[in-house]
Amino acid sequence: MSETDASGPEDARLVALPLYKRAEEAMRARIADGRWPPGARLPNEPRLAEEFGVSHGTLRKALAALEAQGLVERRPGRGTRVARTTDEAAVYAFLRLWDTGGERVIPEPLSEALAEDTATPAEVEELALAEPRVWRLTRCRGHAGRAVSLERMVLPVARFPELGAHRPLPNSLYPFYESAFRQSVVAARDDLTAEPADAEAAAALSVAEGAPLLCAARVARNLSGEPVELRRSLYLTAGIAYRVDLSK
Amino acid sequence: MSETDASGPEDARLVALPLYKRAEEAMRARIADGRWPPGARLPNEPRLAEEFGVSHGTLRKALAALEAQGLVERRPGRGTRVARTTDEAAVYAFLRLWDTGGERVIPEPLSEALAEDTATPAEVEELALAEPRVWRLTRCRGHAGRAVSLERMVLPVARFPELGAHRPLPNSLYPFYESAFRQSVVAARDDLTAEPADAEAAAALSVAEGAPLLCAARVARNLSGEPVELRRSLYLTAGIAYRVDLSK
DNA sequence: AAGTGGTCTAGACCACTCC
DNA sequence: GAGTGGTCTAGACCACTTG
Repeated sequence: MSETDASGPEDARLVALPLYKRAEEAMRARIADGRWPPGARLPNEPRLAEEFGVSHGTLRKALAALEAQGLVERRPGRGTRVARTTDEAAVYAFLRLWDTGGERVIPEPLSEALAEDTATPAEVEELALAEPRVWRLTRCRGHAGRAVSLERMVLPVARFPELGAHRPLPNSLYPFYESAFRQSVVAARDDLTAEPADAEAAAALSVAEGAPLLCAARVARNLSGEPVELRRSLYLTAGIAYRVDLSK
Repeated sequence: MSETDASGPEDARLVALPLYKRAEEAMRARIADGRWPPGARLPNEPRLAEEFGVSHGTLRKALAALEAQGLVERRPGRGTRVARTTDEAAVYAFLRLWDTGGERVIPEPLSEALAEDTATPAEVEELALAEPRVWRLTRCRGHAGRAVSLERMVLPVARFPELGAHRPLPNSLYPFYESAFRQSVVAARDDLTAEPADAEAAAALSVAEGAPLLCAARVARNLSGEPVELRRSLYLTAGIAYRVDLSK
């Protein structure tokens, strides 16, 4: 009852995990820690099934879950690969702007400023920083001939060591984070509010001070759930909206 | 080559649908048209498999898809039922307000006004109306002692025949739509913008005219994709935010 | 105890991709 | 033609709920 009874109260949940879930978590861990980097090809299904000691069907259930989460891409005849964060994928998942005509809006960079700084206590906590050095990136982007967004990003210097060497930064940042710093963003949370334009935003977006702007305060996270980027975007929602699809 | 070749170019897509997808669509249709109303218990898996002429595993794959979409609820030992739109489910899926303390915000009704009216041409199109009579429901809701939202709903009289008989309306409208009018909302699209408060909103929310408000313009749809409700919510985002979770 | 859904297996066959 | 993922089956066994 001491050594043989392995199902103690602590690991009862782990023992109870079904095989397909264990295989899924094992593969997710390989992607998260870089053993299977973006673009890497996975062994084929029979090999994976043998490796994890499960049947074909069970292994496929685990892979289906990873595919549904956008972590791997599967194609008949071609195999299974770890999904790269492409421009298209990043825009699709993380840029929610649409114009009144029903077309997606992808603003183009107008200006950017980058500086190293010390994080505020709130930023240290939100980014779970061991070391308070951060980059502050401010970017203004435009669409259809006018400035529509002013974005202020905060990035840990520890995760993005030589960010200043890559300027000007590409329009789509998340694919760049992945390819240049091995920092993949797979999830984000936006808290949306309406805010009056401050002096800097009013100047950048050519509106009066106090004009209503849509503010999106974001925490972007990697596969391990660690915060990678803070972002505060101010949008001039004239002919543009932040679109959210809700469903059961 | 004439009658035997059933795979003509028109129905090639239909013929190619895998069995699990066909079973899924067949069951979805039964839910959508009311043959399996909310709360109804489905036949057990062996019966359904036999009815659709597929194996246990194939039938389960179809049911798993419906469960993932929130259309059915399954419990070991209890069976499979068509999901009801409960208050909890509706709040979880369609009310995205959180306070700065990280708690969900569920505003309480302060006042409501209901009137029958003729839809504007834009509303006729957005609601796909055959007949332009609509209800206009205006509701003010509050939280923590102050008014935080002013909502204007537009509902087709044809779908909600005796809406006026149910006043005062319950706080959570979507479960009420389902139980009182058999109108289930399973998806919605919110277009978010920042707007200056007009005179009515300023009075209702106790802010100055022109103060920034978060505006959510919504189209809510049923299982068949038909528009059921238009809604324009104005939120006073002081200590409150509209939260959006994004992921690959 | 009976009935339900949940897991897992072993194997067959198909469609697609690439050489 | 060889290799890949996608579909489908038949059956076994388990865990949970209800009477």
